[in-house]
Amino acid sequence: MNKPAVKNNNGNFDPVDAAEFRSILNSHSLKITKPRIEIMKILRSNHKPLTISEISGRLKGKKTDLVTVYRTLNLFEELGIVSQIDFKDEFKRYELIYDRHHHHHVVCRKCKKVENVETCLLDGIEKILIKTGYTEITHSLEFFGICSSCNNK
Amino acid sequence: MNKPAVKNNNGNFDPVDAAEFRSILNSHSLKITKPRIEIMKILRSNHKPLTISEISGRLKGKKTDLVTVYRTLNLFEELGIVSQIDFKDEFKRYELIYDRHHHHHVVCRKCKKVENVETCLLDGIEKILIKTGYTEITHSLEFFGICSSCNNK
DNA sequence: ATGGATGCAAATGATTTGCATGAAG
DNA sequence: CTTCATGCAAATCATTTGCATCCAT
Repeated sequence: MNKPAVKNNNGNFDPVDAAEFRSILNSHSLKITKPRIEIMKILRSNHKPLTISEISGRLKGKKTDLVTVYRTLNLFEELGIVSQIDFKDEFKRYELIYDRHHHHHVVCRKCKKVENVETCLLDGIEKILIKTGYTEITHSLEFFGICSSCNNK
Repeated sequence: MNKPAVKNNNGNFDPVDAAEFRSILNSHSLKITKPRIEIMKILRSNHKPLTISEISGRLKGKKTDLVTVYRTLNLFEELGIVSQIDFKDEFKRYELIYDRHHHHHVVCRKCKKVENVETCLLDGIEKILIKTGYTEITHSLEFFGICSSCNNK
């Protein structure tokens, strides 16, 4: 996926992404439903990993059951649409998978602020793994620290 | 697995580590108990992150309650003795923290085999973060892929 | 002696499952 | 109209907590 991570401000899909989303679901005889579309929009309009309850809280109208949110994220994960991110607290977080190779995260251990870290240094390591015989390589990388504003208090 | 009672090199502390372990606990007015020592030995004689139930299963005699294992690992984490590792399945894993900067892991998505990855490339990224004002930086890095033996089946 | 540690039982909280109803193709 | 998705209630499973007892210092 080499699509620019451009989104418009209301969280809607651009036509290309909408088509791709539909075709993934279609190819698995899965249905395009309101909860799935809404959750996809929420993921797409946020550039940090979100917990289940954050996603649930952002659903307008609040009519969507928590269970549906769980089921939808599990489904998206199986379909390769989202990736699960671990910040070493009690919550699982999810983000769109095409961001995975573009940035990682720094999490302040005090205020929990999340910032992105841009890097391509890992390509070297992946090449080594390929030589070892690994295929379909992915990785997950998170940094933790105390941010400058917490340090200044 | 092997569980010789007292004499096995494999699970025993060398004098230095034993002293360090004791002094960490002492400095917090914590007690040096059999479960804590046993769990420390298990962590020390394994070079991969272990789940709670793996640790529990390796405790000889099986007299130690699961609750104690949980409490001990949480304590060790607070004390900075172990680090929690996430392999994107349902289990938390723990490993001794002084391994953290020496290697990371590749996990085969099929057979779940764990291998180590040696690298220092991340030092560059940490330096950038330090310039941004972060302190006390740590990171967690895991790779996932399909290993060569799984690929050959 | 005494404060911390353990074991057991019970509670908690996130996530999952069963089933009847509702909506998408 | 057929299949898959949703909501609700109830179940599950890992992890935590309360409390009486036990043990290291």
